[in-house]
Amino acid sequence: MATLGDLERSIMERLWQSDAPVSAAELRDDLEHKTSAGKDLALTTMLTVLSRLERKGFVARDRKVRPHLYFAVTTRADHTAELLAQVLGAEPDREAALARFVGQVSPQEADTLRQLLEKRAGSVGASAAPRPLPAAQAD
Amino acid sequence: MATLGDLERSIMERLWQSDAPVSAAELRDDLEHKTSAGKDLALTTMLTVLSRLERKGFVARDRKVRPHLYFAVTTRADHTAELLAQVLGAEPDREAALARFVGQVSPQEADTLRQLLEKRAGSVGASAAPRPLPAAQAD
DNA sequence: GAAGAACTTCTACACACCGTAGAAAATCAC
DNA sequence: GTGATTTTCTACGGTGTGTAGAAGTTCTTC
Repeated sequence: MATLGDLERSIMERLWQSDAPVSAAELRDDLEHKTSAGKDLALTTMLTVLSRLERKGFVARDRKVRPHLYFAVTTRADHTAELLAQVLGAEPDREAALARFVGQVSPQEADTLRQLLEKRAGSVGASAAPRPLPAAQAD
Repeated sequence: MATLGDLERSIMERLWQSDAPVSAAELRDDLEHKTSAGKDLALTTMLTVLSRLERKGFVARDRKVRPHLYFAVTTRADHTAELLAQVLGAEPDREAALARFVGQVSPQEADTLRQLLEKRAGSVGASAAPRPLPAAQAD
């Protein structure tokens, strides 16, 4: 997956925040982003970056309306999940990496993960589980 | 954390594979990396990239020996874990992202995660766990 | 349907990062 | 000290990103 520059990221951040499509002008007004000289960004700057984001597959736009309206193609959570999968996919020893990862997340996150994994169910079981779970309420 | 270019990544890959420090020449010979013209890379190319990796904090070197010997500062698994934490750290709604993530990993990985979380123990418990674990052998 | 306004695309530039390596400097062996 | 080995310095081309003006397109309104 392509990476994002600072301005690109700001824009995505804003687009992810609301699912209502927004125009380039609206976007520029919402963003804090100023040019190094402290001025607001030019509209064409927005449009250029939005085009690039479109080319990269991060945003799409409604071309039927006149000021084109832009929106994020995926949700932010999906994007993050993709990134996580990508990082993990490049790792030969996933178990080791996951072990380090699990060892460094907060207790709250650990709990969240436990619950999510439980909900997910579908345990393979065979892969050296310490013991076969007392009574997995698969439901 | 700084990102890695292709050559930089190849070098890190090699350094992560063995914990014995290696010289730039050794590195060049081990790597498949050829220049676009099919030739081996120049030694100075290796040295330049290794210096950049050093500046970025990815590698260190033993300067006491004459061909300097280079080695990775962290393990690969740690690096990946850091990346995972970084990606997750930038996400406002971690639970949602983790949910998507958990929903897309393989069953094997899900099992791995379950086991790791079990080993980790230290459940916070209060946060709406369906039930308080039968008899967590925390040992 | 022509003219002007609103909007988008095209083109461009500066800067940073990365692959690439020669020139110059430092260090070591003898 | 001189030559060989090794490292650092400097540099260049390609690419990605922030930035925006110029040029083109489309819409509205008379």
